[in-house]
Amino acid sequence: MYDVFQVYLDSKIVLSEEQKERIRSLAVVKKLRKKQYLLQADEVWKYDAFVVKGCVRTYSVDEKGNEHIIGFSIENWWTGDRESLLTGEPSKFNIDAVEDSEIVLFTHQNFELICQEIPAFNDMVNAILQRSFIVSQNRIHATLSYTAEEKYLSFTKKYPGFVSRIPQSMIASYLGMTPETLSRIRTQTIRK
Amino acid sequence: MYDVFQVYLDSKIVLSEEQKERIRSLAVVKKLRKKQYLLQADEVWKYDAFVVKGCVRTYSVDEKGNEHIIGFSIENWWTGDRESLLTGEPSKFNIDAVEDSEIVLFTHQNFELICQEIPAFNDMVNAILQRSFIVSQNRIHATLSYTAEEKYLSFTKKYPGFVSRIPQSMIASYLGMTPETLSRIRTQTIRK
DNA sequence: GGCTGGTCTTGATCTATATCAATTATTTTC
DNA sequence: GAAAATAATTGATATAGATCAAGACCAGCC
Repeated sequence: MYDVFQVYLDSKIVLSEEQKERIRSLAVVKKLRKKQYLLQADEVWKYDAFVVKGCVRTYSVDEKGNEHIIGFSIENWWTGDRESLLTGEPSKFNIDAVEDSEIVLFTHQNFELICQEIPAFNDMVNAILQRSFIVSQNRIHATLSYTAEEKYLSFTKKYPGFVSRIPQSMIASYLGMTPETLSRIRTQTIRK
Repeated sequence: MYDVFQVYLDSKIVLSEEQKERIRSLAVVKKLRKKQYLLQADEVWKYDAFVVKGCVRTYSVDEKGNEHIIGFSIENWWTGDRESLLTGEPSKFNIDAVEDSEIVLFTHQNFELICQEIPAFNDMVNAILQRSFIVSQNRIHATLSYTAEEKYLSFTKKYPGFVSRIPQSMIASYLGMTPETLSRIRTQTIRK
């Protein structure tokens, strides 16, 4: 399953065989059963993690026990809590598997080593970070500007693959509405 | 007023006199009167911009004419539309001055030149990007998890300086509520 | 120092979405 | 493949926050 990550790397940057081997030697592949945690709130996150199979979600749980989903990561996406990683503070988020999943993990120390040794890798990481920031900004924009229905429509348009494999109640949580509201929106929208 | 930027740089990285001179030679300082645009929707954003004085806001306007504020940038913050910069697409945002302001501007070409010539500068930029991403994630978290009152309280706690200098109606827009709602929240909260 | 245009407040109502509850689908599990 | 668990739908009601409409406050400006 590491291959998926290799293919991803090859699509982004050119590496020598030694470099590929170096990166591979520092990676650990972790299998997650559905619902299994990759990170629990109050733990410190210390990795850089890439999803090679399946899907994980990042979410917080409020005092009332309601879950709020910050994001999903499927194959070929990164996951983790960068704030906890950067600050060393315990995370306020949980990350768990929506489906049986496999994750390529680097300790952050090893990851930084790779970034130092391979400038192209470092550039790639920064490009990802920049795109992640843009995606977040767009999500903030959508949250502020859209009605519940518009949020759902733009979500399905932007992430068509997610709709079929992620439970509707989780999509509702991601969009900041209740499952009931999303259900009603869907029947209304189909009718049109 | 360029000095403010120089002080900022000195606080982040160590530069030789020649490097400082080089950076300065590529910068343009732009003055903005209150309400003046730095960027209008449908234009392409092509700069890297640092606020040395005053305050600007980034916002979109929906079909009904409602403004939705994505963010504020005061002294020592960066501003601009990174999506438009990256993709070359016209921006969906406006940026204008909340107060009379001064901005240090680099064309993105020149900015990338600096990044290439001065690795420490490049690292600084990436660190900022990473922090911007984390801030966005936290804002998404707040939007999903908090009530209107909690949003306001966490805003005042996080950005105490903003409350006094930014019109309340703009803060309301930033928090995703109407000015009336924010006004009521404030009187209620004070009463406690 | 009295206009003038904007901003903030306050009140009365309205509405989108939440909540609660029951019913029906759909998975999962043994 | 039946039973149990989980998820989605549907209906009735509640509510946070929006909208609409005045009035109060306040700052810049001639």
